[in-house]
Amino acid sequence: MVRPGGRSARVQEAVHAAVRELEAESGREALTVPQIAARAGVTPSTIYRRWGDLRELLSDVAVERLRPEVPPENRGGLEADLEAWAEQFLDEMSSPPGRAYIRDALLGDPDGSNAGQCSAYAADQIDVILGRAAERGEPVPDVERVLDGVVAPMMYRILFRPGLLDPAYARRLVDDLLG
Amino acid sequence: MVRPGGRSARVQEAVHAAVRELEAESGREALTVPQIAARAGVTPSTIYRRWGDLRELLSDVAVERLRPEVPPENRGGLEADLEAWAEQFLDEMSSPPGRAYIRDALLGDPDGSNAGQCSAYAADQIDVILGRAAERGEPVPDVERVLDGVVAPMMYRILFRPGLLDPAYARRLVDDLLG
DNA sequence: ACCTTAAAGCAAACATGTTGCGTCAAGCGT
DNA sequence: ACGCTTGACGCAACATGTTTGCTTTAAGGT
Repeated sequence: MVRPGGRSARVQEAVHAAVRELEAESGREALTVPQIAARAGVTPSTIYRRWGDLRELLSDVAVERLRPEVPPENRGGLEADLEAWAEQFLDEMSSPPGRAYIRDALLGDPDGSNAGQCSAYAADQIDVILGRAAERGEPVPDVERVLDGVVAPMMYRILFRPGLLDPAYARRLVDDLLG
Repeated sequence: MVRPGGRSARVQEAVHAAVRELEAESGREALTVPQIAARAGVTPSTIYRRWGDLRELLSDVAVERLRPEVPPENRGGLEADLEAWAEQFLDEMSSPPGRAYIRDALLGDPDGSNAGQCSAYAADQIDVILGRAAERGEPVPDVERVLDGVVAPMMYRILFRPGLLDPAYARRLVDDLLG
């Protein structure tokens, strides 16, 4: 049972904070459960019991970091909005830390919802953009089409073809979709 | 130095075989380095020194299993060829073992070439299909377009949106691309 | 046949992951 | 407000996995 505001919640936050701190200090590869536990002021067994293993914990933390913090910028038109969003998305996700978070998010339980959350965040952002365009009376594509035509190709390159990324790629995908 | 045909090669093959056997017998999650080493008749330290850790080893093995064994079926026309290939690809890759291999392949060294190989295999298969179509005089899209329009969306769903897959999806992607 | 050297074996030191059991505190009923 | 119930945590012993220095083996070159 997770009791919000209680000890459980404090421990969870302390552990997540410890992961973020140690990741920043010593790098992604150096993380170990005992180290994280020590920094968070808990015993390793607490972490093992709650998360199972390091992968699940990192997956948890990664998903939090992938959550967008602000709604997508409003530039006044569907194409401009989508292009700006896609460019920023590609930029953030293709950076070394961005890629690490994506990989971590994919690592958790295959049937867990972490990877799904990741996609849902993107879908939400796109939904906002499309909603605004619809209010303006512009013709809008389906969210699914944007995921297939813009998000998926960018993710595919990030994951499977490192090094083949330039900022114009995001714009090209949006243009192809809307044109 | 890797001496083909020498002891190194024998050890590598023994270890890979051990991974495949144990994976089939005891399941993906139960694999450990000492267990694999015992089955392969080598010491754990050999595996650690050659591959670094279990992830790299599994990544290696996974890439091998993802290599297509036969050229894509020839059905006499570009659209039919691509549809058949995409459908089979989706079917294989979205199965539980297929997804496990993809995840393993992605897990290796981020700057290693394992994930890239994975994409290269698909590109090769597509290249064969497009080459045959070109010989027939059909107009053919770029390999890149097929990767972006067909492979990437399928992979995206497999990785990030489990459960949203039906066989017709592959055909729809091909139709949208060629139509 | 003899060197050279990369790779493998071995074993001990080390770190990490696991588990049983006692304790603690959050939420709940009285 | 008080005590009860129950999940989560700490602790410590244990099991398992990982790393490392050194030795031995065998492939390939001379």
